[in-house]
Amino acid sequence: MPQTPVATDENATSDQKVVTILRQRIMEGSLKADTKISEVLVSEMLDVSRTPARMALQALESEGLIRKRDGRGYTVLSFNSHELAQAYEVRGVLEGLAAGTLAREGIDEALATDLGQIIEDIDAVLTSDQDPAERVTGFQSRNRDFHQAIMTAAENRFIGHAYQRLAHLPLVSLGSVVFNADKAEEEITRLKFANMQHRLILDAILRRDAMRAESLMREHANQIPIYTDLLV
Amino acid sequence: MPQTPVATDENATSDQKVVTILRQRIMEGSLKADTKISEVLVSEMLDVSRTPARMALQALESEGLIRKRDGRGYTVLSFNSHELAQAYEVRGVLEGLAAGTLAREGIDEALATDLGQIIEDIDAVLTSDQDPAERVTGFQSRNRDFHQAIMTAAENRFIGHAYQRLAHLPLVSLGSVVFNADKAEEEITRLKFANMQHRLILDAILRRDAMRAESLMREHANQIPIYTDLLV
DNA sequence: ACTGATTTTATTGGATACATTATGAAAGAT
DNA sequence: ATCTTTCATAATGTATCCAATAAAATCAGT
Repeated sequence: MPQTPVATDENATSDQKVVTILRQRIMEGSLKADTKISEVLVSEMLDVSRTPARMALQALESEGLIRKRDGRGYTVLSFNSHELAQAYEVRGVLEGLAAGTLAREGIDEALATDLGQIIEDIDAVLTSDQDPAERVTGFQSRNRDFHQAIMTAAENRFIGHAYQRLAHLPLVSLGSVVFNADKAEEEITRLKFANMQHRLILDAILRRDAMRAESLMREHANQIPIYTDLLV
Repeated sequence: MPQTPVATDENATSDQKVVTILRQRIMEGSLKADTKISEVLVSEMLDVSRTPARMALQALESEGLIRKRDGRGYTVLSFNSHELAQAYEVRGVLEGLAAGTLAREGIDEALATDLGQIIEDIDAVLTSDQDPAERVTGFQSRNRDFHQAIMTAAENRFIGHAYQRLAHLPLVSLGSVVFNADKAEEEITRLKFANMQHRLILDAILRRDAMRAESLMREHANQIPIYTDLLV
């Protein structure tokens, strides 16, 4: 069969495209748990040869999204709510460690103002007169910035590495989380509270209180509800 | 070139053999940091085709031992002592989380006796009249069991996943750690202290004191010197 | 009808040929 | 002498072919 180019986008290698597509399908749930996938299946489905399909499957396995069954292909793994909670716990200790490290070692002025700015932005968005859904989205975006900035600044490749995994989790298992307009205001209040925690965390870091920075961040990371965060 | 079978051992797939060999060479230092390795190089060096070489390189990259440089092959990554310390910190929080979880959720009797037995074994070995080097080796083995048992019992695949990485680190960067006969007794004393910590940790877990179990384990994990542990 | 062996089939493991790309070197022009 | 352009080389990306393997299905014998 002559090579038909993948109709995806961008100029990435074929492996990466396959990984991206499969990961997305797994995460959004169109590839359900326990589904069997084989090299040939993937290669036909996405119109690539077996080689990139194979690379992609290996990559996804090392990401923990699929599992290689002895002689009989791969199967999609599932995550129940208990496991998701576990993931959040791990994420909490990692972010806590990062925040503690920053407090211990101190941060430069640029980062301090950046973080401060993010907090201000979040407050501005949350108290604005936009549609609640938009306010939530605005929060999500800047919240991600906040956490990302701290993780990056800690400059600990092991934290980062471990963290990677937690960024790719199929969340559908929880019953997809739709924005509930009824509870909009309640949700906004929660987000305001979360931003207060941001303030406290930044404060602890600036005061070089590593203990407090760590435990605040850990607590904070465990609270953020699923749909306000990580998902890329 | 006709396929010459790899002269390694066991009945693993070729990928796995290549991964194992390369990982070992990187960890023991015969493949030094910044060394460039390419698919062809690996395939010629280990007498396999490019396909398994390629799979292996991808696997090692996802393990964080090598890095893909844009168009020009892979290079071996290095870890300085600061980064090793970081690795230990991450390991500490992960093991701490595991210990805390066990304390919170309780452990069954079998595990309790197992852990108790390990502690007794270590005490027995350390106070025996064997050669100091042998006593250290004995400690290493059972110590690994102790930590492994706790990590396994926590049944948190995310902890386990993150932990995997930390088990494969090239340690030569520190200047290889040889057993120093002069300081043997001093070292044995340290190990006795470490085992006392094991006792305290187990005790905290049995008393369901999650806080204490966590912080004890975290502290403990940071203390164990490099050559008494992880290395597989 | 049931059990064991054999054949078939689905699927991965591995090798190689071909395509593509990026870097480095060399040559020519200014 | 330096800059630019072109060409060569080395590396990866991709497809496909062949081999090995394990599960499933079929067939034969009791």
